[in-house]
Order: sequence, then C-alpha cells, then structure tokens
Amino acid sequence: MEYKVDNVNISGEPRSAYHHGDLRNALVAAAIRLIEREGPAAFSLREAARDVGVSANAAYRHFADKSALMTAAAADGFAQLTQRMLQAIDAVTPQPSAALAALARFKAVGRAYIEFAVARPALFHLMFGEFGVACLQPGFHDGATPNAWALLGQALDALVTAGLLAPERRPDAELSAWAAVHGFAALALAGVTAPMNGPAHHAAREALLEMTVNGLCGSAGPTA
Amino acid sequence: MEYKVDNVNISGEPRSAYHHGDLRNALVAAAIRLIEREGPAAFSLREAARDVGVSANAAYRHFADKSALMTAAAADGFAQLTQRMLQAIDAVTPQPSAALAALARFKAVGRAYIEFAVARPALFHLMFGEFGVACLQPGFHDGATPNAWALLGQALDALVTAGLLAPERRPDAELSAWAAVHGFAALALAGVTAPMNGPAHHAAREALLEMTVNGLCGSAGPTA
DNA sequence: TGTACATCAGTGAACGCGCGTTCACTGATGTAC
DNA sequence: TGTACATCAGTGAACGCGCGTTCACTGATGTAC
Repeated sequence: MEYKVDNVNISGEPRSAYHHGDLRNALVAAAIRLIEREGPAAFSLREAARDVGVSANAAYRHFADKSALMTAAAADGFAQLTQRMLQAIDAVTPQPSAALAALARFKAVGRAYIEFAVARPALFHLMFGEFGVACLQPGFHDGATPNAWALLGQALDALVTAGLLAPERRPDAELSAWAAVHGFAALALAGVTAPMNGPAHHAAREALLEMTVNGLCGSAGPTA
Repeated sequence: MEYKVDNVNISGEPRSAYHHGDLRNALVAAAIRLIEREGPAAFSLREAARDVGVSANAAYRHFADKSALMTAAAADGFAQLTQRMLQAIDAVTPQPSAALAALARFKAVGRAYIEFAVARPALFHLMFGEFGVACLQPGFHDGATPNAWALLGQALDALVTAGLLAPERRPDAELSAWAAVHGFAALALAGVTAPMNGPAHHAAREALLEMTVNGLCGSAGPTA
C-alpha cells in the first residue's frame, strides 16, 4: 500500500515504469547532487544508489558502468547551462537600439555562463573534465534543442547583423569569446577571486566582458 | 658497492642525505610523471612509491599524507610554468620600438601559458584543482623567485609604461588577461580545439591574443 | 474476465582489488668523547 | 683514531575500507489468448 502511495512522481501522476518509475533520472540527479557536495573525484556509483534508496547494482539496469552515469550527469549539466543562458537572453530588458540589444544579449550570455559555473562549481568541473568531453563534440545534441555553443554563435551573429562586429572577425570570435568567459569562470572556481567581495567580483566580471566586447568589436588596437 | 655507485645524484656528486638521497624530489617528479600519464584522479601514493622503487610508506618520511604530495606536485607545476614564461620573455626578438617590445613580451607570456597547458594537460588540471588552490593564494611564493602572476603583472606594467594601456584600465587588466589565456588553454584541454589541425589551432591562439590586446589597449568600443 | 507466461526492474550477497595508513622493525649515517 | 650511542630514512607485513562489478534471484508489471 504505502509503496503504491509512494510510487508517484512529483506531478502526482502514477509512474509509467515498473518499480521506481524513473530511476535513470533519479540517479543522474543524485550524481549531480553528490558531485556538487563532494567533487567529481569522490563520487561513487554506490553512493548515488544509496542516495536514491536503491541497491548498488540497480544502476546497471540503466547505465553500462560508472563512467556512463558520469557522462549522463555531465550532459545534464550542459543542458542546465543552456537553459540558464536562454533564460538570461529572455530576461534582457528592451534597449533603445538593435545594436545595443545585440550587445546586451551577448553580455547576458557571458554573465549566465559565469554565474552557472560559480553556482555549480563541481558540476562545471565535471562538464569540462574527462566525462564531459563527449558533450562538446559537434553533433552531440539533437538538432531540436539549442546548445550553449550555438547560443553563443547566435549572439555573435547578431553583433555582425547589428554592424558591431566586422564579418571578417566573426570566425575567430566564437572561440575567443568563449575562452575569455570560460577562463574567468575557471579562475573564480580555482579561488583566484576568493579574496574579492561580492561587488569587486561583479566589477571584475563586467571588466572581463567589457574587454571581450572591446577586443572583438573595437578598433584594431596598437598592432594595426 | 653497487648501492654506493648508484647513490649519486644527476650531477655525479654523492647524495647528501642517507639512503635514497633525494626521495622527496623523486616522489614529486614521479607524481607529476604519473599524473601526466593517468590523470590526477587515478594517481595513487603507492604507485609513486613503486615508480621510485621504494616501499609505499617511505613517502610518509617526507609528506604528511597523499594530499601533501599532490600539493607539492602542483607547486612544482607552477614553478615550471613560471620558468617557461621567463624563458619566453627572454626569447623575444628585438623590436623596433619599446612599445612593440612590451607588446611582444606580453603576447609571449600568454603563448607560453597556453603552450605549457597543452604540453602538460594533467599537471595543468592538478594545478587548478583542489590541490593547486593553495599555490594561488597571495604570499605562497617566497619573495625571491617571481611567480607566474607577478610576471603577468610586470608585462602589463610595461604596456602602461609604453603608453599602450591606459593606467585607469590597469587594475582590472590582470584578471581579464589571465582569464582569456587561461580559458583558451582550458578549452583546448577539454578538446574543443581537437578538430583543428596545428595551423588552425595556432591561428585561433593568435586571434585570442589579438582580442585580448585589442580589448585592453584598443579604443573603448561600441558601448562608449 | 481470467489465467499463463514473458519481460523487466529491482534485491542481497559476494568477489577481488588497490588504496591510504599504521605498526614494529632494521640498518645506514652522523656525532660525542 | 676508535667506539658507543642517537638519529634518521628506509622496510615488510598487516589493517580496514569502500569501491566497481557480477551472480543468481524475486517479485511486479504487461500481454496473449
């Protein structure tokens, strides 16, 4: 009885599958939770199963082995990152011109990326470690859902359309912009910004975004 | 006899210490070697001892525990990175002007950083992971030897002196420049640049450095 | 509608493994007299 | 110079642990007739 009562998902509907109903997703969620608490290195498959309340080997019904579970967790992390970036784009307030709007959206994407990394440091590490690599390969995502990489590309395309980014600089811009934002996030996670208080961290982040925009859209600089 | 013959260090002089003579450094070197081969997660203290040809617990004469050994390995990594940056600065060819020389040195520092990361990926990961964090705290290095962070600062100071970097932009430049270069290195290690061939990777790296210099030294860009 | 059967998602116990760390020890080195 | 002793850097065996993974299994669910 109690088992039946328990055996519903969050929306209250009976689970479609047999016993647990959604063990695969529950394990991924537990893996992410535990990785965030202890770091990717300390994570164990047994602990994830324990956390879900299931025997250790039950995981093998859904994942070939431990690394398959970690890869799934990393993929979920990328999906969450994409979601956060999409929300940030949507939340951009109206701007007086199309150019400023494109610029605001570009910065919003970068900010969302950094905020995600700071909010979920261990998950971010997982995503860019051994098990996340597969998610970065072109063609990993199904075409239907946008991925983080594509969102950045769209933001850059908008800068070109708005006349802010020279078309001939567009091809290299993707990796350069990503690198700047990724590096800031990684250094923050490594504790480089730890001595800064909140406002100082915020200012440093804005300066980084400013440098990036300047570097991509500004005049050619001292070497030209 | 043979033991005596063996018991000399690389320079041929008899070892100053008793048995192995330099076990501490040998363990650090082995740790780095093994971490580069298997990654930081797979590294074990026992394997390092085995590699050096010493019993597992001998390591405890020199390190409190495994994490102390890993921290020492990370610190050695930072020393190697600094060395590489210094060499790169020294190798800069003469430039027609002081400004161009300052610029060339700044770029050389960034290039050396990225090259180090690509050459020693697992060590680089270790340095910016859990065990390297301590090395990034201010005051970790003794004042005598320069550290990587200080070298970057000097390169930026030279840009200010040369009139290329506005003094008011100097404070934020340090973290922004580091972030751009660090991010490029991290993405390369994550395999993002894996589809690129050598020249394309090289070009992307130069574009990143160009963006950074433009962003720091160029005109204020579209928002001003 | 009832029943026999196939499928499928879980259980519980066990395995071998390598790990970090501790223990009591040994033998080489350095030093005081 | 020789000798007794302290120190110090190693050894070998053992510990308990939690891990990933496999095995034979059980019981719930779905389905064909």
